[in-house]
Amino acid sequence: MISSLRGMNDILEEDYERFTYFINTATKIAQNYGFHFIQTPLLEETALFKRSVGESSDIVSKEMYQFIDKGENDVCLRPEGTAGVVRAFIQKKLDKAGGIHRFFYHGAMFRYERPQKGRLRQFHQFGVESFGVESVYEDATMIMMVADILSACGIGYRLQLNSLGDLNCMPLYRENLINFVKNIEDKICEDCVRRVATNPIRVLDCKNPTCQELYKNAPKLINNLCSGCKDDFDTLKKILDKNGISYEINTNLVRGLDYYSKTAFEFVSDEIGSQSAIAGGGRYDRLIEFLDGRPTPAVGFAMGIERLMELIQMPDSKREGYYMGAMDEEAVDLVMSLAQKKRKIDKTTIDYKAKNLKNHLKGADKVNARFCCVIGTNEMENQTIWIKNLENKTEQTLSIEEF
RNA sequence: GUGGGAUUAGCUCAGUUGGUUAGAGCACUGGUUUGUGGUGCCGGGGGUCACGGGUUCGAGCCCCGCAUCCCACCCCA
Repeated sequence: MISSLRGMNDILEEDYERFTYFINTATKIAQNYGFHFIQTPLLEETALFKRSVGESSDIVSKEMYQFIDKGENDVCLRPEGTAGVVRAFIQKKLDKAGGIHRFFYHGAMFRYERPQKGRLRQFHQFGVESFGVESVYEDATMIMMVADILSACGIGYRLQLNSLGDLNCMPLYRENLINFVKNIEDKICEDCVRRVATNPIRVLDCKNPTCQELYKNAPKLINNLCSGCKDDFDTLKKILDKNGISYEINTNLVRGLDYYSKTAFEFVSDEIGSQSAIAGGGRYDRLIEFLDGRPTPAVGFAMGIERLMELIQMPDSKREGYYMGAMDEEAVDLVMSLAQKKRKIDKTTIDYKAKNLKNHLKGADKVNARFCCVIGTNEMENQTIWIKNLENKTEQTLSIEEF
């Protein structure tokens, strides 16, 4: 038997219902916020992710599905969604057009990781990107949109907030932190030594208690923001307060992708194990120019759909459509053609086998139909059809023309 | 990539110190003396015990390997 590749799941039946329900709910909300759908390819030039996500990041350095295609192009399956959207934005010259452009997307992403709960090799994200808005109000809007989507799906969460600073304050802070850590390099864990070289700010959320103790006196970015970043961060907090969004400041919150600056946020759930981040995002004002576009402020987020799946509260399914069956072998053809007509206007399922009424009612109940429609010998004689509404239990007999 | 746990019917799981023909509930399916469901009663089908080796007179059970899932780390949505 051939089975699916490791970390790659089929989505069907109940899972598909939940998946679709989430996409539909999130789509509606994104549209209410004035965002438009964008679809970009699953396959992109590898250089796109090296330059955006960052070569030092784990995603690019060891998790990409990368290969040389038949035209000898270095390509890879997208490991995240933002880079492709930004590439499309620049390629369509929307950066030069100016103005505000707001997009949402959803689709499969690929990372060659070791799978566990809430972490797959092919997984799905719903994401949003906004281009051309410098105001921190847009950052707040992003956060409120995530909150809306999660609430609409009945999902509980905690919101964590941080500011990563910008070109004025981040590099300076980074140097300070590196110096601080270098001084105690012989005492910190192996992972942290590696982090200093790759993504120094990551050392701050090391889980090793010894390291945590040592970092207590480390400089904090939140206290070293330049005035512009500090003002924006204060404004953001004020907006969230006014709109009843509660949050916690997590000075150790770092986005794993290189392109983020200023606002960084993460929505976490305490109910799905260690892969607890269900949505994450922030501002990335520098990314468009990294990818050769005209400098354009941008902010966005992404949600991991598989991680949300088991948290989604689905509304009770309602009875819908028709179930049709024959109680007499000779009525089957008539049922078939009536059902074909009904299908033009509503969901209709047929049982091809002649059965007694009780079995048809059972069948109708099983497919959750609203109406059970049956033709037996009596109905054949009178050219009628018997219909029972399974919700309010009322019954009627209609002529075949009326049906 | 590192460490640990698990794997028996479609699903959730029992399975005694290694000993006849591997069980249950749910699901599926048929019937219920013949026109009223979701909730009665009776029956039926369904397992290479993940896979490959080994030990043994004999393995679902013990040993080795391997795959997948789960947990923690790493990383991230």
